[in-house]
Amino acid sequence: MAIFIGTFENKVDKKGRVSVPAPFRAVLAGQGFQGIVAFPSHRADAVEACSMDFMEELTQRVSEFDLFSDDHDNLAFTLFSDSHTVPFDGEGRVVLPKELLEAAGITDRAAFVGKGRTFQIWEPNALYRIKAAARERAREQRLTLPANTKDGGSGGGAA
Amino acid sequence: MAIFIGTFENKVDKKGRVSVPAPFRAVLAGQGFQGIVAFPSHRADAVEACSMDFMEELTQRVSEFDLFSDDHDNLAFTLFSDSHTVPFDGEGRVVLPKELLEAAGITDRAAFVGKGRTFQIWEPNALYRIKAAARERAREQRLTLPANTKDGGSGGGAA
DNA sequence: TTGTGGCCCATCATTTCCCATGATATGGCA
DNA sequence: TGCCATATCATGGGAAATGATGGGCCACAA
Repeated sequence: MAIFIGTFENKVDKKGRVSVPAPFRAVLAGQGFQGIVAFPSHRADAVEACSMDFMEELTQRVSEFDLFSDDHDNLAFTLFSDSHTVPFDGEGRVVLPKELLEAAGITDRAAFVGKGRTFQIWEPNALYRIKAAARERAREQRLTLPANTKDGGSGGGAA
Repeated sequence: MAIFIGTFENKVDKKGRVSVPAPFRAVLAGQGFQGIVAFPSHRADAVEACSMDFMEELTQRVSEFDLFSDDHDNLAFTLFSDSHTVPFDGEGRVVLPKELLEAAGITDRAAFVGKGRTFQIWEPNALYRIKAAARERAREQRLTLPANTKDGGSGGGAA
């Protein structure tokens, strides 16, 4: 499974185009729709994005909520009504809808952040602010790699 | 399962390339992505690294959290946003991102330290300092291996 | 016509690929 | 047991390819 990893900052040109980082394009390559699915994040001032394939998986998952339940309704609403399919141009750039840009406060630069199976697009300064906060949290909570606990229990530590 | 064992010091050339020690490459051989995943250590001045396969395993584990939950968000952020996929060149070298080099204080030499399923990359002097400190601690605390060190299960596996 | 968006091409910096070299370790052979 | 041949590995540098970015042209719609 190819996953989105890393942070990349690119320029938004005056036509509103941004290059999707090549490593991300590599993840998206080979799927049917050549582009991304973008929708507003309801927890952060950022744009959420994923592959069309992943979106279809989500559809599956959403259907596990009771139909017509509040949860289902909210999720479905967020996922589908505010989502945009955004195609690549010949150079692997996208033009993000202005609602999304505005919601995220993005103007002339955009930071792409891998989150595994999805990624986010941030206004760079906003990203670096919350990144610092996340690092802090991680340090405090020892939120390191989820313990594989085995960790060479052999005691090999003694080089 | 092949694991990373041993310490190796290599040169960083003026293009920023470093040979990944051959024994480590051997561990990484045979997996899909020919390269490593590198990210800053938040507990030491070093670069952490692992295989892409290992990273995907972690993704799996992370996905056990509800998508879009706070926990998922934090974990994904910590794991993926500061990570870099670093491919091998034809000779098994990597170019480490300069953020990581700077965070670890690495300039022209890099020390690779096996830690089982992951490994670290240090500025050599920093490594030797903490190694010495660890030895010291071990001596003081008489922190020896459990009595059956004769074969200890792990035995002489090393090369 | 005029504005908007899409497609194509040009450019430039960076990175990756490929080949060469020296050193070291490994195995073979006398 | 000592020496030589060979393979492996770390390292260096030049050339080619990739990626990000900018601008221009064309088509379609208002």
